[in-house]
Amino acid sequence: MNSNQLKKLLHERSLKATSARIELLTKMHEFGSAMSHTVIQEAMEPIDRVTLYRTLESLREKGIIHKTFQENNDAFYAICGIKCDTEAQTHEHIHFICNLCSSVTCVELDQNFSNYLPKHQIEKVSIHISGICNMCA
Amino acid sequence: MNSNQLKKLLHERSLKATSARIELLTKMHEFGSAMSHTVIQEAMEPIDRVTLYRTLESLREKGIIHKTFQENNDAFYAICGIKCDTEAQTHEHIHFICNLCSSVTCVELDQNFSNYLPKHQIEKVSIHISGICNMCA
DNA sequence: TTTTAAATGCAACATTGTTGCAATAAGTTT
DNA sequence: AAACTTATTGCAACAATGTTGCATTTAAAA
Repeated sequence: MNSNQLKKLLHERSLKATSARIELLTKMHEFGSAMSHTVIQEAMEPIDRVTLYRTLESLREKGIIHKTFQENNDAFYAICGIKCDTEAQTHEHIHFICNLCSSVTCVELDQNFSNYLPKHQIEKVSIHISGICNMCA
Repeated sequence: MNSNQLKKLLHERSLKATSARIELLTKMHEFGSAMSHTVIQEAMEPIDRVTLYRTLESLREKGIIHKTFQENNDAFYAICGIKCDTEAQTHEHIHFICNLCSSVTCVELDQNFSNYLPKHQIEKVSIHISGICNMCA
């Protein structure tokens, strides 16, 4: 995804195409899988800590990225797939973490868990699978 | 598990049976499912923050409790050997965390994810769902 | 180019987690 | 039961992580 496509995407979600957002999304695209907050901060040009928190939050609010999971007090973020919508992140994601190469694969899951949890209001689902990925196997 | 049984368990793992450890394990037993650090702190008699961190860590090191997952910057702990033991389980189960009362519900899941991840070797599956539980709804 | 509203950077603060050390308590020995 | 030994506790101080208010700057609309 090039800079113009990113600008268009941000525009569609009524976010200004600021350099911090463009850079963050570009870096995440290049990286190819979920990145931790720490890794993101190190990968970015020097940026104010607060701005980074707010950048991540604004993109998350608009469904462009999502918080996948937290490991060792470090939150992981990934770019949402096509199915992600702006409304609420009620769609289900599988995050597969390879124990060998540490890559994170994000798979959309077409599965409803409400029958397992009668009368519960489901707001967020996260499925965290670890093992060995197809490349490493 | 009564106080004497807990003392014996701690002894076996070469840990002193201090009041903090006895109280923590008793509270976790009573609670019946995974508790977050915050909930533990609130449930305990006033205890120094540092002591609680170190109590949790010592019990975890010796395999008496384990850290199950992290949600909203809050780590959840469960007593090993009960149903929430993620290490030993053979089939997948769901952890439902209520955003209102912080209770954790464990539900067994009869579902295979391998078709979503072709050629991946699945070693560990954890499913975390958050929302509002049947009691709070 | 001017306008205007969102986004940024800074400072200050709040919360969460860690380390060193003296005081205390658990468990052992006499 | 008292003295001993060592793990554990509590405190203070620190480090890291996350949040808020506000003046300044920037994106993009007029």
